[in-house]
Amino acid sequence: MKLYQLYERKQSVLREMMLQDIQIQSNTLPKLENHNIGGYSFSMVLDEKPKSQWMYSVPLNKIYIRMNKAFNVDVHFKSKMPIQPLNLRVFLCFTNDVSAPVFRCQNHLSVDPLTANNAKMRESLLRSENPNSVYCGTAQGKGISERFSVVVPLNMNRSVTRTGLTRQTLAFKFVCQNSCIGRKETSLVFCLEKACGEIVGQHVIHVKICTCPKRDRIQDERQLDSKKRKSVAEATDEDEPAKVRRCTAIKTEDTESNDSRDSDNSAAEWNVSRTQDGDYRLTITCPKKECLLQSIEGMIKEAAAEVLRNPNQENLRRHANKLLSLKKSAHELP
Amino acid sequence: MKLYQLYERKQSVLREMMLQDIQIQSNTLPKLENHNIGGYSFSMVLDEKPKSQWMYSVPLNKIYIRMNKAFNVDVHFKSKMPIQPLNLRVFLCFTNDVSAPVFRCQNHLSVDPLTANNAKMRESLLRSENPNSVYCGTAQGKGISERFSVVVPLNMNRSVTRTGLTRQTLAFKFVCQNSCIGRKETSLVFCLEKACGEIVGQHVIHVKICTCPKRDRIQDERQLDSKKRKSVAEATDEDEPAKVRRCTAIKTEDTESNDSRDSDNSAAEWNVSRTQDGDYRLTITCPKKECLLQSIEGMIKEAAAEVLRNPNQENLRRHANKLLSLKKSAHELP
DNA sequence: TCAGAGGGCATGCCCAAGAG
DNA sequence: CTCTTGGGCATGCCCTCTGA
Repeated sequence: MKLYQLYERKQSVLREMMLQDIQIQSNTLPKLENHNIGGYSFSMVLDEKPKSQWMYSVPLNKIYIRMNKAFNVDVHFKSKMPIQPLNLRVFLCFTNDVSAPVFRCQNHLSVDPLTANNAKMRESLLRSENPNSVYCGTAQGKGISERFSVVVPLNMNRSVTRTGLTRQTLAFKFVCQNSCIGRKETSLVFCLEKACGEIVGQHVIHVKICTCPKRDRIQDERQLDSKKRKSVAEATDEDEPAKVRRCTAIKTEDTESNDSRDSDNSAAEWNVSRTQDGDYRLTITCPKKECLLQSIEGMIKEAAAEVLRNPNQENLRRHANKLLSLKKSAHELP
Repeated sequence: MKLYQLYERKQSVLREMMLQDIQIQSNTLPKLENHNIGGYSFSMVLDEKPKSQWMYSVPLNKIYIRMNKAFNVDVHFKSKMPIQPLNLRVFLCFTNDVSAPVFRCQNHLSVDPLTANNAKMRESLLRSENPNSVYCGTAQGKGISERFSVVVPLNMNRSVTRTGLTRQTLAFKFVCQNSCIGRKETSLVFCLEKACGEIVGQHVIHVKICTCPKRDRIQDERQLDSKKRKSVAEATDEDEPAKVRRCTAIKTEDTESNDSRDSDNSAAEWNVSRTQDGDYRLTITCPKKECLLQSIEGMIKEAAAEVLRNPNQENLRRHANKLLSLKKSAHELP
């Protein structure tokens, strides 16, 4: 090894040590879990319009969507001082094998003409509809920063409110189906990143790209429901704590862990009343927004379970979607 | 138009006129019918071994085969004086659209590495397992001599008998499935050609390349059977000639037309007897081989219909296959 | 009249059971 | 114990029907 090579190597080792924290995050394999390590209250709401070409299953936390159809996500996060630009890195990975790269199939690649400056994008199964999106990674990459991903800059200036809460709507689409890539299950990972690459928040959504989103969603939900019923039945047969089991089952579905969340509910005020029209009204008052969000989250989970129990009742589904909108509104509160 | 162009055009018109007969045959779209224009008694037998990975449906004249598995055909033809080398040109085309070219799918192409001298073969969905096979045609070609095809030289010297009957076993396989090419039905066309390209005989076999040959064959045969039953029932409801209808239906399946076949049966001697073991024996005697072949053909059709009526009885299937072997032996008679 | 939805089919693929 | 076979599922796609 020549001298200058040794020198460069030493320099690079120093740099590596300095960047170690970031490297550990972004050069290791992705993990399919939600977190808010940076304390940015990173969260997202799937904005399923009535006429939209895709569906979101609340109980399964899963998008069902046709190829080449766009879906919207509302990204929320709290700005922190000093204000700095943040990016959203999004990539697809196999739910049961995060180390395997996700490629487009040759058949769809071949009908996507290669032009002067679309080489990177062309290889990406995930497409961002937002301007200024950058396609990163290589076919060999396994770590978060090396694998194929789309990085979308989040415009701080445009949508930040006085309270420091930022909200932005993004749109994505897929240009292959799950059947193209061996019918393996896939998940979409959203990483909130600082400009230096540090990951300060992560959110995961399961994805199925197929030709009959509705059919497949109903199928999956029915299956999940029968599993739940079965586990409940077994638990009841064996011994008492059926409810505990059930809760555990629900918990494992949702791996959310928000490090900056305050779980203290002691100061909450709860109230149910009857309106003059005969409707029922629930009022809750919390000292902290997080508490409110947590409550709504719980309502959503319950609604999701109800949807599962009665898959054909559209009004239950509407109820769940209303709760999602409520969550969105809550996020936007100052 | 410039002068030299006019000249070249004139020359080419002359050449074209001279080659017109051949051009008409080989540069027009293929037709999915059997013929023996050249009087070579061209015919073939599908030699389905007990352990073979493919199946031949007699009533449907259709091969069911897995991708990448080879099947055998025995080619028969009568040598004519003066003896000259003949070729067998084989190609696949869409049963319902003979003008459309048949390509391999990009997915399978991409796992078939391109080497120095396999470019033509790589693009061909049909592969010949025989030595000295030549891959012809272009992706744009529509006519018989221009589209993708494999030409196999028939070795006259090796297998010709004293009587002038030539028999040769060939093997082919497919490297894509029907599902790869839009799930459209396909047919395999065998053209017996003189060295100059003149087509002197043609034989067509329907092909389905799939993962479950047995299931799909049974499915297709069941469907054909129900169609026949229905048409028979309708005919019976309407008026008398049910049998005629049925025969017509069978006829339309088999488009064979042998120009050199002698249909005169007047000199045939028919005899049925009982052996000492109690078996029944049928003896037929004909002055001409063609007559014998024709009789066997009729028995095959009847057996095929019986297979259709009782799809699960393997002995009927064996019976049909025995008849096929009989046909093969008859072909080999001096 | 046309597009979206629902039902049904076609077909690759996986898994359990049986045979050599 | 491994290979084959049958059954069943997953999923793209087509056809028909109905509502705007």
